[in-house]
Amino acid sequence: MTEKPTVAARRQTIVEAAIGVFAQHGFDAATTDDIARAAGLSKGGLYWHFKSKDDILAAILIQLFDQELGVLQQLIVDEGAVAPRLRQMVTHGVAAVQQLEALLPVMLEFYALAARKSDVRQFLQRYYQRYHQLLTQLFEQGYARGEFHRGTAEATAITLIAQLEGMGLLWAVAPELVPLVDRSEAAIELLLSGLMAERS
Amino acid sequence: MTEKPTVAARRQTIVEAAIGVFAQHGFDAATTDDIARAAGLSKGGLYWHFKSKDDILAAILIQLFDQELGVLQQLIVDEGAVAPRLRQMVTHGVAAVQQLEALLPVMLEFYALAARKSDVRQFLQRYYQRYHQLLTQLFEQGYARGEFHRGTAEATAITLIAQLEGMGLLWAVAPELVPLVDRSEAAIELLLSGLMAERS
Amino acid sequence: MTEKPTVAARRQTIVEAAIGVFAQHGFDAATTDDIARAAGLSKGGLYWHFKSKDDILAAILIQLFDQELGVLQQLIVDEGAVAPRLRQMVTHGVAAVQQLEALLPVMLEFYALAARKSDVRQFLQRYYQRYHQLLTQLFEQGYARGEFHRGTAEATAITLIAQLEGMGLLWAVAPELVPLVDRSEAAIELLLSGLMAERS
Amino acid sequence: MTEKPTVAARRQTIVEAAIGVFAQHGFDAATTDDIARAAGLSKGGLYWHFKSKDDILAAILIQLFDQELGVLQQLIVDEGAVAPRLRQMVTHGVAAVQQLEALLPVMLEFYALAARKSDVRQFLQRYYQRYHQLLTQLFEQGYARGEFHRGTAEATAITLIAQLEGMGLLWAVAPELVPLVDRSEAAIELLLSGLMAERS
DNA sequence: AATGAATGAGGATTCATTCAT
DNA sequence: AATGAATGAATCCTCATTCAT
Repeated sequence: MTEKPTVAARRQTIVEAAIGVFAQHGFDAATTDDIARAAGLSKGGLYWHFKSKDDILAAILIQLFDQELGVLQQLIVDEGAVAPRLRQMVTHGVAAVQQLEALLPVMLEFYALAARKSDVRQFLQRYYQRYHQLLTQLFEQGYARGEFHRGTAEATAITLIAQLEGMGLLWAVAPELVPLVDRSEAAIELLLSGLMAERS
Repeated sequence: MTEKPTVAARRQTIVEAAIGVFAQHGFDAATTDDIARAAGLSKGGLYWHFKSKDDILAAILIQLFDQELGVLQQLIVDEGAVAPRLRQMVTHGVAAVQQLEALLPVMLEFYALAARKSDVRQFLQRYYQRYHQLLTQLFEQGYARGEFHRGTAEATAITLIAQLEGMGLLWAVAPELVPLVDRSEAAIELLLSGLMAERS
Repeated sequence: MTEKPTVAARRQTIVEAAIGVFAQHGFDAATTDDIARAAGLSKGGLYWHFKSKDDILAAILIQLFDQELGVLQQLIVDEGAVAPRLRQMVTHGVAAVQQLEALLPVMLEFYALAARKSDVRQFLQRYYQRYHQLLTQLFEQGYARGEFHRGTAEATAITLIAQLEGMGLLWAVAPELVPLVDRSEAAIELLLSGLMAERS
Repeated sequence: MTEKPTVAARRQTIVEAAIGVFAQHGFDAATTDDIARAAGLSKGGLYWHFKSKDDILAAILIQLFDQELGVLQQLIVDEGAVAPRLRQMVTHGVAAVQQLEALLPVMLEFYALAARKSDVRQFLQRYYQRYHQLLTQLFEQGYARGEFHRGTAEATAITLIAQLEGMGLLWAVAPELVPLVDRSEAAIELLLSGLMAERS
């Protein structure tokens, strides 16, 4: 029955193949040949679907980051105490990272790429801005509800983002140092207890 | 007067030139020609001092990371309360990052490289291990002195490393989002107030 | 009408071009650029068909030597006196050498290469072994028929091979010294008269 | 006591080192660095003694070939039957080859080089001319004395040279095929018996 | 006499991209 | 939609040669 794949499906196949290849070799060192082979078509075929290597990269970026904010968006509309929602968010994030372990190197690759490809940089910056906005809103609820006492929503949001990204970075580079689950949860607890401490 | 540079000075010149070039183009995309030109040398001369592009990379790695633990080492032998020493460390780190702004992309490049060059990976892992050990010792003093109450030295050390690395990462990718000074200090304050909060 | 050349034809074109280039410059000094140009192809195109310079060399070797034993094989199955068959073989060999004059330097190149490339060496050794085997069989017929009296088939075969190879070598290096036809024939006559002389 | 070596001795050291290096790598692939290292001095030092790589090659050529005709020259002035003198010459040649086994690849290298370096070619041609002249004189004595009946001195000289060179070539390329001593002697005997056979 | 550092012209090979089919 | 063959620019590295010391 193997249906003839649709064009969209083909694109997706290629994107997935490319993620794997970029993870293994890095963007520069990955060859279009590698990608084509991994996707099961010829180089010519590849270029029918994407007009350049950079174009493939863009598709990956969008796929990888653009949908990741959904969870956060949901958490904001939820009601009630903020602390448990943050815990939830971290738990979810950890699960995602563990599931997408293979993608960590690709992420690192993007960060590095951001330094020299302005479109990648812009993309990431926009992503972090939205991420920050959303998280700020969430923290604002916490301060409004009297749950948190120290700092500002904006600053705390940055702190949390940095904490999570840093954890991901460490995990990618030195995984044996970071039993991800425990530490991330320890980190958020520490953060929360800081936030909730009475102003001195 | 232009003294004939010593061999060591030549190497250092090259290393510095290479840092700049890698920062601008990334390791893969940087050419040996770029480096030679930046160092004011012919390509052949470059290869007299280093036997490959990777060899230059290694020299940078060592220089960049291997000496960075000195400050921390000093802080450990100091006496008295731990909290101010941590604040000092962060302040120092922030200053260093700001000064070496140009190096951030190089760092990112290393993280990405770590995913695919095992020698780079090993090097970074060893660095983080030592970093973690030292920081753990420092925190232990805090717990021993009754300054901190929550968490364990080991876990807290990881948390702080992740926080700082994450801040650096964010700054590298989206600097306008992270007024580095304020945020890092806010972050450490939050951490400290969490640590110092009475066990509930 | 210029038909699109088949892949095999392309390879053959390249091999022939390479023979010419190696003859002129020697293997080491010949550049892939030279070969590509001589074959009417881009360097990239060259590498589509062969995966390295050595790979081209191998193709030449096979082509040049592997088919050269055909004549000899035929002579062995023929019937009748051996002496005229040997004369035939020499005549044929001389004709071949004269026709392929341009190849002599390539041959010399192979001999030199044999000293340092073990695969070339092995190839040539196998070639000489088969050559020797076949020629030995032919001489055995001569001894069996009572045509020859002195020496053994094996030793005489070596003698003849050396004689012919030596003649070729001399011709390649000092052609004006060796009017090839006459001398080779004189040589084989001398050999034959020695072989046929009564045991003293 | 290790005396400071004279300039001439230094040159000789270098020549010998170069012979070894050329034998191992071939002329093109051998680097001046290899030679300098083998000779125990720096590249700069090398260039003090020889003005180019080709210059070293020339020195080797002269050393290797130019003195080899001495034996032959002696044999010509000797008196008496020619056959034993020829046997002597072959015996001597075989001994020399066995002793200088390491040089065979260098010789092959020269033959190959002759195809593309006109000075090498000229050198070899002159060598073979003298070789041929001397041998022709020797054979003429044999014909004059009534020892030989077939062929002409000139042609026979070529035949013998080719035979010996061919044997050397075979030995260099496929040594296990050519127990040098026996075969060379068998060859010369065959040649002699051919020469001495009565005209039919 | 000799050295170590430097030069700069290649050379083999790779690779993103194109295009006729 | 897809292929295979081809392009040609770019890249890392090597090496004969030079030269200040």
